[in-house]
Amino acid sequence: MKKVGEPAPKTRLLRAAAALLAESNGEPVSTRQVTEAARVSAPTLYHHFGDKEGLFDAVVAEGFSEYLGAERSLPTSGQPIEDLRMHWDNHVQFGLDHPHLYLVMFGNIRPERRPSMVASAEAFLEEVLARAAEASRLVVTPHEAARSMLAANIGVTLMLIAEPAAKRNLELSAMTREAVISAVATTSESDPVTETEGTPSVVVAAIALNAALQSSHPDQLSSSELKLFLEWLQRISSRSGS
Amino acid sequence: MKKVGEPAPKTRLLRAAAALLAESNGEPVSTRQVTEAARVSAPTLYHHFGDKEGLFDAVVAEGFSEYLGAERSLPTSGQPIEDLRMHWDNHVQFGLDHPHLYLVMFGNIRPERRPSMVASAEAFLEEVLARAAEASRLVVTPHEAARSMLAANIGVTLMLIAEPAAKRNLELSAMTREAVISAVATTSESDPVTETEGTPSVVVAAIALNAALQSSHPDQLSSSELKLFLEWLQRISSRSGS
DNA sequence: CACTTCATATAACGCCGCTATAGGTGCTAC
DNA sequence: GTAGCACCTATAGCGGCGTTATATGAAGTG
Repeated sequence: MKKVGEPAPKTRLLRAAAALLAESNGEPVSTRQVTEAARVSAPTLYHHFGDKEGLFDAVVAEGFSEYLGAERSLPTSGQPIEDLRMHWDNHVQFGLDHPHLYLVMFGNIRPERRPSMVASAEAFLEEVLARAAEASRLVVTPHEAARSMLAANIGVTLMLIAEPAAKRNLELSAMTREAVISAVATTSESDPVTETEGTPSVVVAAIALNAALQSSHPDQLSSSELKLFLEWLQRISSRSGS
Repeated sequence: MKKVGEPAPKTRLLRAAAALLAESNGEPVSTRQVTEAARVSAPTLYHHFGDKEGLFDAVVAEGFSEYLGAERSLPTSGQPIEDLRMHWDNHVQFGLDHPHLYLVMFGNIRPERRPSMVASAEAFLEEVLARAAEASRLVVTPHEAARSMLAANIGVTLMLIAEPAAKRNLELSAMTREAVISAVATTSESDPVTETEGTPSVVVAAIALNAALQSSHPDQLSSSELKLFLEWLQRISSRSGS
């Protein structure tokens, strides 16, 4: 057993690589930088990780298990749809917290040697969606829903990472999140798939009012009231059909 | 003026770089490969492009102008929403046709030095969406809508590129496309709100929704929520002129 | 102790991006 | 026509990179 005073070279390499990746702004990190920072010689790196890619794969795997751990430890609200929102937001937040790691994980996808992590993320999301499916809240299979949600989630996160932290607009995330969720699930408490009976005119009118409210805010409602009102309006508007 | 028999070295470099990038499966392309393929010596490359990055920026810029050209030359169907679908599909198709180019364009985004192309793509999409807005079909600003759509579009395309061509399921694209579009725009064909004047349209739409709700209660809202919702709706409907 | 096994180090190879320097090549001025 | 001048291209090489052949130490086992 090692004392904490001096971690093993393998650990030092991993930490140094992770730290350098996080610092060096997207530029590639050289093995020499890493071995120097870990106070270790080149062959040690190759002994433990095989090659540079192996080292950074390990870094990414560690980051990913941190991500998955965080995802798995999120509480279950009991409301599957609310859970979906939570996991979406958690994904985005992880990307913003570890931008360079995230870019390696989800941005630099090489076909063929596809990161198994993306598949794992998909599988995990599918689990959450399966719970929603059990509650009869899905209008597509959990597999399809997971892929669509993950794709949009990654796209949004990449876009947010790409722009300066100062002018990041998280509304992009919320808006896209609701879009995908409402296409994939029904938000109704009861009797999910009515679709046939509901009078379409309600939906049409709700959409119209929603649109009208975008350009002109009524002064009869306070801003907090308006916020909730719009949310409900959107719920009504997005009754899933097709 | 050069005959076509032997393009200028600059052109040869560009073509060689583009070809090598398309062939070499995601692995980096070396300047030596490029100069050799272009039958040119190293300093020529640096004379014309300054830098390896400059060369590949040029390749990407060419690919991007091909993309934008294709986008701009798409016919306008006259139906803004249908146009949105067309441009979405065109984006995905471009990514699948030029996967490696696409990954460099939209996958490897480096913060700071943000590819101006992503911004251009966003701007172009915003134009299309502005047309939809003029037809009163948007429920959010064209800017927000463009960002959300582009983010989802990129996410979907990256995911499709990442998986083997054989088992690609374009339904992922269609499904996500409809999700985002329906969140951003109304799909109703007829006169959502007559928009001709600013404020009255809100009142008109509110009255219409109120009327529709009398005959059919939406299941997206609980009864207590509905009660409050109707109350607010009435407040909006009874706005005294203005 | 001899022996194996693992972990680390020295020193070097070959490829890479890039450049200091210099040599054509074609145009304009006289 | 040739001197001057920009432009374009080539020879040769530097320093940094990923990687490895080889050797040395350290730790457990008979």
